[in-house]
Amino acid sequence: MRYWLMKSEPEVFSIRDLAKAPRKTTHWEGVRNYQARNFLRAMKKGDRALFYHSNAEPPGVAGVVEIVREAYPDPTAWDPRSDYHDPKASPDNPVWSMVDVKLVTIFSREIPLDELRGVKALAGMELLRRGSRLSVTPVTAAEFRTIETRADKRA
DNA sequence: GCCAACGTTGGC
DNA sequence: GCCAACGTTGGC
Repeated sequence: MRYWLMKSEPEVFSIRDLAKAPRKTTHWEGVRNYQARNFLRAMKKGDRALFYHSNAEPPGVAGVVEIVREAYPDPTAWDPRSDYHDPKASPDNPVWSMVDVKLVTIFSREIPLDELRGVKALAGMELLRRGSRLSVTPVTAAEFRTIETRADKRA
C-alpha cells in the first residue's frame, strides 16, 4: 500500500464536507495537472492519503482518507458548465481522471504547514519544497506515520 | 523544439 | 491582494 497527500481548498471542499457526504465518500474531481493526474492513476484501492487544506487560514493537514475506487474518467472535464471544463476532453477521450476517497479520520487538531516545516523527519516532503504546487503527491510511509502521530500531540 | 507570454496555485 | 514559482500555449 502507498501513501499520498491530496490538497483541497476548504472553501470549495473541506474535510467537514467529506464527513457530511453520503457514505463519507466523494469523487476527487477537477485535477487538471498531468503529473498530479498520473499520481491519481497510480493509486490503489486501500491506499491512504493525507487530506490537506490549501488556501486556508492556516493551511495544514486535516485528516486521513482512503482510496475506495481507483482512477476512472472525470466527467466534469467535458461538461461545459463545470469550472473544471477542458475543451480537449470528451467521453471518447476523457484526458482527466479521478478517484473516490472515503473519510478515515479527522485529526483532533489540524497540523499547520509552518509546524510541518519545523519537523526534521519531514524535511524531504514534496509539500514543503519551495514552489511546490502539485495537488496530489506521494508521501513516504515514514512521513505519513510522522504526521499521523503528531496529530495526537500538542503543537 | 524553443521560448516569451500568459494563466494558475497557494503561501503570505 | 501580491507575487514567486510553476505549467501551458502558441508563434515562429
